[in-house]
Amino acid sequence: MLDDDGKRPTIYDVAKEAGVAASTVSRALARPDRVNARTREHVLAVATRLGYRANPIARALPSGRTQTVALFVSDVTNPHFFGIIRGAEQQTRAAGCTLILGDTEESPDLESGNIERLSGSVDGFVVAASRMSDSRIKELASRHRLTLVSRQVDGVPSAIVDHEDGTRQIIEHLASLGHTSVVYLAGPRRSWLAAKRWQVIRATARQFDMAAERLGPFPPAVRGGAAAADAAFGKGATAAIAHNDLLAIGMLRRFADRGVRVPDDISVVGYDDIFGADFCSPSLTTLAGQFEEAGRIAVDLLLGVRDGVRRSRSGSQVVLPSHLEIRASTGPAPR
Amino acid sequence: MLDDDGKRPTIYDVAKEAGVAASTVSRALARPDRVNARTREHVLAVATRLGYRANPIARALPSGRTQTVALFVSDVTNPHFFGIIRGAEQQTRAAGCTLILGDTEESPDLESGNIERLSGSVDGFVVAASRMSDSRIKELASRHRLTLVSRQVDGVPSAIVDHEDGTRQIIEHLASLGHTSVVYLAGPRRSWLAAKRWQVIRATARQFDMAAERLGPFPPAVRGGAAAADAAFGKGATAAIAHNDLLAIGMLRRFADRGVRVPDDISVVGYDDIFGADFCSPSLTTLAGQFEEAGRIAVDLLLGVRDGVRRSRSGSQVVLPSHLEIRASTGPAPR
DNA sequence: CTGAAAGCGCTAACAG
DNA sequence: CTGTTAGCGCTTTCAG
Repeated sequence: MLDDDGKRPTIYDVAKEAGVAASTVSRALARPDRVNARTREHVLAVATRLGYRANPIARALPSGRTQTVALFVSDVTNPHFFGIIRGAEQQTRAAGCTLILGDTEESPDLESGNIERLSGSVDGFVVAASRMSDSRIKELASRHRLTLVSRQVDGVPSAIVDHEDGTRQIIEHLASLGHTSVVYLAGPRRSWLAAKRWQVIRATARQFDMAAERLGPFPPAVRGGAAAADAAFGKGATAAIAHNDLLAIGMLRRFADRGVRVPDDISVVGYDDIFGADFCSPSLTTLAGQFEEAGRIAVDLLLGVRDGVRRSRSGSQVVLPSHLEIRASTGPAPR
Repeated sequence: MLDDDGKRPTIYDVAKEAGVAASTVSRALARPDRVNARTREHVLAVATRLGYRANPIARALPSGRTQTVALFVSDVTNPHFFGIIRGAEQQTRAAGCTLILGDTEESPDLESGNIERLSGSVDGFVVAASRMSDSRIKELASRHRLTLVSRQVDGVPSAIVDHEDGTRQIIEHLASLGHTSVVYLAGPRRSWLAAKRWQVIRATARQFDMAAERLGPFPPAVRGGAAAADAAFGKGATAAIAHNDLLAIGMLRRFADRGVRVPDDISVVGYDDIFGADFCSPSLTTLAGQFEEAGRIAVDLLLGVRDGVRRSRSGSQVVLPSHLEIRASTGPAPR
């Protein structure tokens, strides 16, 4: 063995051992069809015998491709992202690549900072629930490969779970239970989703002759629930739509502490159907969507594997269906 | 501007523009003290003007250091890992490095396979809740930088949350409630933790004159809870310790469905104090620990920032304290 | 089909 | 203190 000097064997070691040129080894490995079958097999045999493993760094230098994609989420501990993370991880691995995960802590600056920092070590970026402005996203997308999850920006490929029809389902559900007004407990000011949801809630409520009011913003976490619950209760609301399940669960707890009965005194609806939404008490009515699929699609779009359901000059914007998971936190309006 | 040919500027572009040699640029950037203050500032100014950004790949090739660490968890969607992931992410970033996250799907082969695959693109590995055998871990640790979370192996640095004293707290709690026997709903056969927990449960129960029995294994997920609950109930147990909170929560649901009252008919205890343990119904008594800190420490140990609390010839094995979070799922033994 | 040779962008001796 | 000169390991023309 020529190379037990402690370092791992390179193509040169393999080449020398196999009695061929390094470039032949390279080809045998990367473009097997461009090499004589006999030599290819010989080279491959020697490579395995020597325990040769390609150095990904060295391979990335000339080509510029790192076989790596980065996923940024605004908060790794938010269960909302689990499905997205898992889907992205699976699809990345399926494509023979590696996923890098970053937490941007709800900060637009950390998002763009991380993108700049990793540009060069990564083939592309998937940004979930971006807090950046449309213009900043466009600018970054023009200089880097970039796709979005739970966010739509003109010209940038994205995968989102439908919120328009989903929100309509929520309002319809509440209306059918006799509610005549609804409050929306808003998420962060920077959240695109929060803005969108409120738009649709207001528009749809009007169609159903329901009054709609927005309160907040509240931190999209369980701890935000106390203030949200108090605000909703203070307004005398009979139906509350929380920006997400975390907030909704926090509200349920606050209501329980204050002796407010759910759904007898007030109905509560969330978004996302996160882990826990089915076993909190009462179990939470919430809008469920295929977030895992969204993660997968975002990676596909990034890697160019998939063209997108609707492809237009503005890029591929995939919208996944959502459905209302009706549980115990919603009921007839109190009279 | 010399370099708006679409590619990003290199040190050569900066060097030419600044009228110095490339190596001077390299030094000005990496070892500012080895360069005349005047030239350094000039070079730096030119670099910023040109929008120069170091290419991490190119930098990694000669040095072999990628400023990247990989974290493997056995299941990204298991809330147990959230704290660990977050802690590791924070500490990695604090060290100026990047975290790669991998899901090994409870498979020892995927663990070692991924380690081999990423070796070379990564400075080291943190493996959480490894399913590999001690010998395989030792072997890998001898060839790669590697630290462990929630697992101890001789000679390999690790951070775990105490289970010995914690388990004693659980048994003591149950004994004080008058329970005279306990069943342990075991986790996966390959799980080191599952084995350890059972050892300690059995030993401690004996000290308290309690009978102890192990049932299972069960999948450490909510869906495993039904079978676990039925098994525990079938044995006529008055107190059940689940391998983790996921399993415990699944059990609570099954008991609710079957009309078994918790804690009146049976007490349930979990491990980890995951998201949801405080709002399931009844809320879950569980052993809480500083998993975020464990993630941080594992990264520190890997990067050599920290020496470990107990350093021995066998490496640094850090044990973090745990405490019993007593909630509503445990109560006096039925008479 | 295969070999020689020129880089990819940066670091690190080694001279000056 | 700064410039020159080799590489790091692999890919990729370009000849042969």
